[in-house]
Amino acid sequence: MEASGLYKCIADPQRLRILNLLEAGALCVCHMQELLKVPQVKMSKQLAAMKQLGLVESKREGTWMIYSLIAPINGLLRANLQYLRQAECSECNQLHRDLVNRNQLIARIAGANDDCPVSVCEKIGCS
Amino acid sequence: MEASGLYKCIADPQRLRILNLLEAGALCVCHMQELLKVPQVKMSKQLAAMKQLGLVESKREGTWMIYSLIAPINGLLRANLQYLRQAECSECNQLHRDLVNRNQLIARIAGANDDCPVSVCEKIGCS
DNA sequence: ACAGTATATACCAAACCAAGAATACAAAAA
DNA sequence: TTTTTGTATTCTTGGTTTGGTATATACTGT
Repeated sequence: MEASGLYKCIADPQRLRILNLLEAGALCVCHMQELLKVPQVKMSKQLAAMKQLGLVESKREGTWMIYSLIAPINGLLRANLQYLRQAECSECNQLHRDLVNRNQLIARIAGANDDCPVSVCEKIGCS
Repeated sequence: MEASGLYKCIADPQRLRILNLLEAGALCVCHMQELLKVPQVKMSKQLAAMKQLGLVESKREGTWMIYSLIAPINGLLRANLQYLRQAECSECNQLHRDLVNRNQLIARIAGANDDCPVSVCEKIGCS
């Protein structure tokens, strides 16, 4: 992939946040929606765009869709996520908060096991 | 500056090339035009956009305008230029070639000293 | 077969962006 | 004072992107 494509992608803060979340592990669409507080249609379209770009892939698990970064993770993307995590800016803080929220979400799901199908739970690392 | 602004900026290959050139030192508009083979109006507008963003600044030298990166150089920008220089992709190769061409241009100006005003020449490091 | 849930797609309007032509401006040269 | 040179701004036009609503699909459970 050319650099400009990636830059255009992460120039959208929401897409950057999604990629940041996914770098920590796979997630399903509705959980990302919940984490980013974004309407379903928008989330779906942004994921489709990133899939098209070759950044993410999806796997169906029943009616649920699990998204993850395509391995090996794009080097330029990783370099940027790394940089932003260590930097100081409002967007960077948001990325940190997102990761914290992600952990809380996973913990919550692990506790109340009627939250999502076990098969999904396994894939996203909370079983 | 927020990250998304920078990403939107460097998502345009031409702007990325300009920033790459400027990291090696100041340049005047017409030389950048020559290096990137881009029409004057487009170059001027892209420089204006980057100035607005707070990435570059300009200094008048007679009728000439000398552009340079604002110091200290934006960390995220530097990290990306650094990454791209060490990576392998068509855009990265272009950045290398641009730097080579920049050196040739400077050398040529230094030789034929009727190419541009001495005062300009001094600023862009070819005197 | 039916209803429900999770996700995707189609479609449309609004907002935004890029390219080019023409023109303006600022300084230097004649 | 006029011309020339280097650069910036304005305006228009066509293209892309975004956000929302409605609808479709794919699967599950009854």
